[in-house]
Amino acid sequence: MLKKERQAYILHQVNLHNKVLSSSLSQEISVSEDTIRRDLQELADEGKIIKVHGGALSHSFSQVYYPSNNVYSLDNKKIIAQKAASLIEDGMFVLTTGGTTIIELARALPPQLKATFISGSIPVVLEYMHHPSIDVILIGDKVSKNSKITVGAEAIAQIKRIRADLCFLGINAIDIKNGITDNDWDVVTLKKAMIESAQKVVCLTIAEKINSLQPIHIDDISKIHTLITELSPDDPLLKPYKDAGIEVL
Amino acid sequence: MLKKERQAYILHQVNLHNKVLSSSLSQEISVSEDTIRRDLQELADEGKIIKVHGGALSHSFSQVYYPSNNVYSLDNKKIIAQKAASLIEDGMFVLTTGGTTIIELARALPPQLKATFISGSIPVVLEYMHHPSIDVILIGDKVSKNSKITVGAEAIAQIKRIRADLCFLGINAIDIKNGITDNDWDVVTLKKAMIESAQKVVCLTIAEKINSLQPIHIDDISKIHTLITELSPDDPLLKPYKDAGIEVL
DNA sequence: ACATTTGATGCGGTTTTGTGCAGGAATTTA
DNA sequence: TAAATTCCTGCACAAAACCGCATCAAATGT
Repeated sequence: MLKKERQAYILHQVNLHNKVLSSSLSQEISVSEDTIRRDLQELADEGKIIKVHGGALSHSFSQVYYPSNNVYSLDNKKIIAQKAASLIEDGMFVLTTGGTTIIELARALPPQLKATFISGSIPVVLEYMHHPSIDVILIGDKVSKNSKITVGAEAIAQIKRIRADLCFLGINAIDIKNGITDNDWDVVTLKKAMIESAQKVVCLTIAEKINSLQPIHIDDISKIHTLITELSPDDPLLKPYKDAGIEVL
Repeated sequence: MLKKERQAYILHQVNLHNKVLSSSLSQEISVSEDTIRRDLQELADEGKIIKVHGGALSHSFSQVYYPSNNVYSLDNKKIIAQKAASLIEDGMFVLTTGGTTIIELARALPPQLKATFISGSIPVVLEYMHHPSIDVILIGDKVSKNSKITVGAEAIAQIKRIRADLCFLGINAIDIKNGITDNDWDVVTLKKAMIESAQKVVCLTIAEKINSLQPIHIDDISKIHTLITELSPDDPLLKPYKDAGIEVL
């Protein structure tokens, strides 16, 4: 069998089944695994397939891009994400909501981190999947089209079964008197459940949302352990929260 | 034998078999391999064949096996998706797997359709979310990074709680004797559960995967109610499946 | 008619390519 | 952490390609 012929066969198999194993290909074509691996390498160099440990994957399958343009206050969110990422340690279970801030957090995770992330937000989970070593648990239920998260009793029940070490909430409004508030009933219910299921609650928000108010109450600030903004912890805007016993980063 | 004559013969052989070897040609025509090689070189320079180490290939060969678009057999999948979409009626509960064929199905859904779709595949759910009027239920559990679907006992349990009207399976291999087979244990388990939870099981596949085999058994042919390919239902390739009592579209 | 040119072919030696194998590094899995 | 795969690197060997050259035959020119 000619080399080109063989490579064509391999490419065909990859496109057909989305995945091939070096070992089975080597048996099918009756050549050594070394040869198969060299073929896969060449095809990968040409961009026709994606080579992975043990075989290869079709390119069309893992080809989803997530442009990060158009995100409001992106740079500030990157700062927040950095601070938040530093709280996560190997082996932790981390609950997260959705939102662009949390997506930035997902991108800021150090590559060697080994932890388990739980979320009901589809864009966030997509971002987690790019990470090489973390485990991802997706909360299932009815999908809310505008917020792109799963909501409902089943989602709540799944969250309640979890005892997470950390909970990162991307929040929409916070003030000393009313605590954290939001404008979507389903989202509020979910966030409440997450707060209950985590040992430590970390709120992420850009400074703009500090001391603002939304219609629906989620929880008092007494439930919050840590507050992260893009500001320095010494910023006077944050002093009241410090005084209320919240760790400010 | 004249040079022109020889080259005509070679060209004929290439077009006939899609492949020739310098060594065998040299024997057939009783000339040295050098001469054959020079002939191949000339034909290749004229663009009539593709010269490779050891012989030559016909041009149609590389056309067949190196499709330019990213999603393999995209047009065929659109045809399949159209046929599948016609089975869905308002108010139905529809279970679906993942895969590019199912994504095409999601895109082919008529805009005014009001039904509920259930899936554990993240790319598929993303596609469903673009639809204006359908409800989407996401199966939650641990996310498998390469297949981009949720897998595990919790996912199975969620599927078991559902009584769906229809189940669309994008399948990787099917044959009369072994039924439907696949190459990923978690995926197999999920598909099994989906088959059990649906009143009607519809398999979607491009014709190329008909009569092929993968390592892990999902279920027998008898569990399938409908088989959809891009071919006409009268195609002889599909006759055995019709004879086995499967509706073929 | 004879010499010269031109093109095609085969041959020997060298270079390149393709393949398998061994051993150690790296990665995955239990 | 240990065991098992898989990967990578260098090496060896065979097959194929390449290069230059000699030969031969047909075509061409004088």
